[in-house]
Amino acid sequence: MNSTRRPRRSDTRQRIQDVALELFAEQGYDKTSLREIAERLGVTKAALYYHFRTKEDILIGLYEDLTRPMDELIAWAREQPATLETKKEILRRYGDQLRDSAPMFRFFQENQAALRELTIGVDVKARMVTMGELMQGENPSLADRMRCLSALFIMHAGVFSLRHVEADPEDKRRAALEVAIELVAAAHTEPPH
Amino acid sequence: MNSTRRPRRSDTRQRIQDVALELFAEQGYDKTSLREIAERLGVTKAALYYHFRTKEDILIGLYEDLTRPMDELIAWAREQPATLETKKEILRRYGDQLRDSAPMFRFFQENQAALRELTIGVDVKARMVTMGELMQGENPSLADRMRCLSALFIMHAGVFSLRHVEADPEDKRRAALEVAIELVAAAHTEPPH
Amino acid sequence: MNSTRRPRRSDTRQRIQDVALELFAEQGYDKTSLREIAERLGVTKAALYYHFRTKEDILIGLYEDLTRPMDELIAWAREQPATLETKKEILRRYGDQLRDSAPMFRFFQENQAALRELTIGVDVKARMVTMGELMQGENPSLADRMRCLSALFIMHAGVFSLRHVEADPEDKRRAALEVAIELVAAAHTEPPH
Amino acid sequence: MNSTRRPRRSDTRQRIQDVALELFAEQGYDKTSLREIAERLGVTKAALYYHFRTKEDILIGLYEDLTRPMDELIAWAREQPATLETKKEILRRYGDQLRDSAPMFRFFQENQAALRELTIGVDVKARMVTMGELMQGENPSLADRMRCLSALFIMHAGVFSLRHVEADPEDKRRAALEVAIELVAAAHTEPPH
DNA sequence: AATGAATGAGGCTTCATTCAT
DNA sequence: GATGAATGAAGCCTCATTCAT
Repeated sequence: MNSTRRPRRSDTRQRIQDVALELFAEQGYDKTSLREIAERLGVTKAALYYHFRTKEDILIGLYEDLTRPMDELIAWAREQPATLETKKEILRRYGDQLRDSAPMFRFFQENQAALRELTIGVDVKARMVTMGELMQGENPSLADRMRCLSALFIMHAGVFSLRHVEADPEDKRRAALEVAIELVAAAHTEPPH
Repeated sequence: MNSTRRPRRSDTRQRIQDVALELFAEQGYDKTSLREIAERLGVTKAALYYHFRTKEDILIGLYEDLTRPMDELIAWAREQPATLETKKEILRRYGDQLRDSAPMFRFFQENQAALRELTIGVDVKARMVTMGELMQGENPSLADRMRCLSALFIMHAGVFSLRHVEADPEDKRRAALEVAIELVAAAHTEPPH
Repeated sequence: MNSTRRPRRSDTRQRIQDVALELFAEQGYDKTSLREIAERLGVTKAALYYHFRTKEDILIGLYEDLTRPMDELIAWAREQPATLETKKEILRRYGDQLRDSAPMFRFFQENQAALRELTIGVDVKARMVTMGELMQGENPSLADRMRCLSALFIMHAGVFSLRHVEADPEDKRRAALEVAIELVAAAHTEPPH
Repeated sequence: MNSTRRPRRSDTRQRIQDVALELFAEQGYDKTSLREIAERLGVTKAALYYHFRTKEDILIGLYEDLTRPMDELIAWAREQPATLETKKEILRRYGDQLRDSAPMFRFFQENQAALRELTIGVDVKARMVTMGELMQGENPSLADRMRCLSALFIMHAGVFSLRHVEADPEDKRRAALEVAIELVAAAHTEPPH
């Protein structure tokens, strides 16, 4: 009887971020104006500036929401033994993130050019590369590197690029995971113990 | 008489397209203004309008340069028997296109959001999907569809996403092709004769 | 009981005025925003509105601090006989004010255009003119009027415009006073007794 | 039958500068918006941007118009022998400039604070100081420096600060020149030949 | 005595586009 | 084959100010 009362401690900030993501994902970052965001929210543009210093700042908030879990996953992965089972688990967890933050992932993927020149280095791909490396063994061949990186790309494809395929999203996700695991397994060599 | 029969559409037209691609790829479509293009070319903005009706028209020219070979490859592929050898050849040819038009591919990949709302449907991905389908057998499983589509993604990755890997670009390309073929092969079943 | 009888208008009020003067003098009136003042003070903008009705009100406070002593000096001067000794004393006292309120004088001098259209007539120059007149004799020649007015300008110059001259500020002030007195003396004719 | 035909080679550029000076002088630089300038000219804001890159650029044009003659005068003065007659001539010429560019001088004087932070160092006062130095002898006393600098201030005062005095502007100018010459003469010592 | 949240007005600037020459 | 001049729409952002708490 408090938490749902009325706009608490800036519920607005969150709403701005939600609407922004929605529009950014729909139309692209550059094509989305603050006017639109404000209108859809029923506030004035100036209100946005009370909560965020710039348009870019809104984006940065979203970016951090996306990369925080990725970075946590990376940190966790670094502490695990480089077994195949670990790698599978990484892929599984990555798949979960992908599912939970699909619109955000899609947005960052489709707006790479628009985001490149931002003051903060928005670089989701760098994290994918890092993750790919976590799945390689020692001195991997070029082909193995490709396999590991591709495993991740495939999982993205499973969520975004099979939209035209009529099938249960969960099934697609699982199929992607399956292929990804195949690839990582092919590149795997048991670490020296 | 010139090297080509009809008075080839002025040289400037081509130069505009070249510079435009350069800038579009560098900074993104939305962030690149006609002023910039004109400046880098040493002409006025108005001059651009002599050669192209709109900014979008410049893009369309580029789009056609990219899709013409793709469409030709697709047409060719449709006429071939669906053997594994055919599929390998498709991948090889696709790889060549990817190499020859790398900046263009990259541009369309990184600007998906910006291009989505254009009056012409700029849809490179649709062609990738079509190509993926050409590599599937009859009634493919979800996983096989994934494999075939991913084969193509991997080839992109080989050109664009391994920039951080110090290695000969040709080697990377070959490694990508190798993995792509693996995937397509895994999904392949000899067609009924 | 406090050091002053009535509960002195809160300390914050004074601090606002101090900070405002500092910033107004540094950057100009128009370029200084209430946000900046509030930030440097560590309070919110809204707090300023508890103490002042408008931005202009802050300025008016400063203006009064500046003109009160000037007006007192003018009033005092009017009651004295128009002897040369009186005039010297006026210059001396004016010099003291100039020294004690240097930032304020400078601010009003450098922001004349910005302050011109304010609802209260901010007119420091009018007071200088009045003072200049107090130093003229009866029916002064144009040149004598110039001399008297200039005497005052020179004293300003002694404080503000010789910043590039490395010398003790007090010395500069004294030199300015000396020249000012010369000028007033040159314009002086002993009043009829 | 050509020079007065119709808007020649960008007559507009000059008109923008004229109107801008008018408004800048009237209301101050900060308070004058490009909208106002455009409106008074009967063009759109965007038209201003065809002729000037920024608002500041308009100002810089005016600034250069003001300082070019000052710098020429300074250069000329440096080549003359430092006789009293030379100094008088400098003051005379300075007076002419002051008369011819009165609005501009006034504007830069009354907007010092607003102009201080511009990217180009708008510094008219520095030139006055330089001129003052040209009128000093060797090793001038502080008081003599004051006299020479003040001579220039007085001439400004003669043009701007005696507006309340009903008298022919030319007479005022002459009176100011007279007093200025007095001061410079008092500071003068014949240079060693 | 002061804050958090918001507004309306308006600022400067950039853009794609047009058109007479 | 191209320029010079201009426009209308829109963008991001900042400001002084208000008001409920």
